[in-house]
Amino acid sequence: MSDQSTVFAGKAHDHTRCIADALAEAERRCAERGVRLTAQRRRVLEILLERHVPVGAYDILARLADEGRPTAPVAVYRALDFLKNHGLVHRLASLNAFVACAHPGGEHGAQFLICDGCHTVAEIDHRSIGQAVLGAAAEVGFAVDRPVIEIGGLCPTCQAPSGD
Amino acid sequence: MSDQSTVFAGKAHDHTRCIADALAEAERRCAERGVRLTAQRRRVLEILLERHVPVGAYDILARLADEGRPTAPVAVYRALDFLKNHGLVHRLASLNAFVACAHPGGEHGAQFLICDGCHTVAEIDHRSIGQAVLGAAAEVGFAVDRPVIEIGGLCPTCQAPSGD
DNA sequence: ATCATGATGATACGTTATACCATGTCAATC
DNA sequence: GATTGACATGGTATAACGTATCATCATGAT
Repeated sequence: MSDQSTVFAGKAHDHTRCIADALAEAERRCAERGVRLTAQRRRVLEILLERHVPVGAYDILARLADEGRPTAPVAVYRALDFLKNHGLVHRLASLNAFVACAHPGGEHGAQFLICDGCHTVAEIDHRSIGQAVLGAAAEVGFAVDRPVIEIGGLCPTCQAPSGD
Repeated sequence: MSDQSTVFAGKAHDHTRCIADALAEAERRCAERGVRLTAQRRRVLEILLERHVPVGAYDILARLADEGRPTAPVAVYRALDFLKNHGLVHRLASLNAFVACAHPGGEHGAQFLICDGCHTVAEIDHRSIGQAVLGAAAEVGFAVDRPVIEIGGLCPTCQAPSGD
């Protein structure tokens, strides 16, 4: 299994590297699939990669405007759709917001741990959760297609009493 | 465990009874808590109880208007908030819609199987899913507070080939 | 150079949800 | 029975999120 134990160990992870790797992987996937990671799409992905925190479409919009690239909502949603279709970002239904994919390898299941304190999101792919869902569905003859698993709570840092 | 194997066995369940029981339970809970299940709140709950299908706030709004009770959005949201706070309805984040709670007993975990064909929603509370989520969270020191588990797919009926 | 395809621009609109302040209802008390 | 306080509702406006439609532009293949 991957380094899931470090998802919330913010200090331990080289985020500059994390971003560079993700962009390189995005380039690679797009090339492989014969689709174009245009400047606009790339910029949206970069904004999402800055932090492991979900960002709303209209926040992205505001960022682009600040950067002197006024953009219509529809353009942002188009970029997000593209990135989502190619497995580069995820939409969090419970927040109406988007996060860059943490491990854009092949298709993977994904569950999200969302900290209500610092808003950091950890993307995991935990076998036991996927299996439990499939098992429960199988019991009632339900064919799973689109699992949405988003767990709100507190990350280790935000659980620490503030003034201790 | 309860009759979870029948959640999708639409024919097998006496829905008139299902509604009556749910309303009685709602009355009971409100009395117990000293809060009021007013006509408006009750009507919203009844609309949600009609079918095991999620209904958008604005659909409820339209229903109320059709019935000659023109209502502002805010009133519907207030009723839904009340019902949600007292465990009588659930909000499905992935659909921006609401369903009546299928077993409004004490506090319970809940996972939803949402059929993309007929839109029927089965609410289950499957121990293995809850435990898998808690286990995965514990591995990274995450304190679960607000699990959102909404599984899209096809119910047994909608999996059957149509013209076979 | 032309052309087909896909990307972007621009305007408008639809849907979902909340902020704000005023008014109404009900039950307990005086 | 009038007063009061808590809760419920009404009404307007607006915020936040998302899509439809049609025109124009860029890119790569012929």
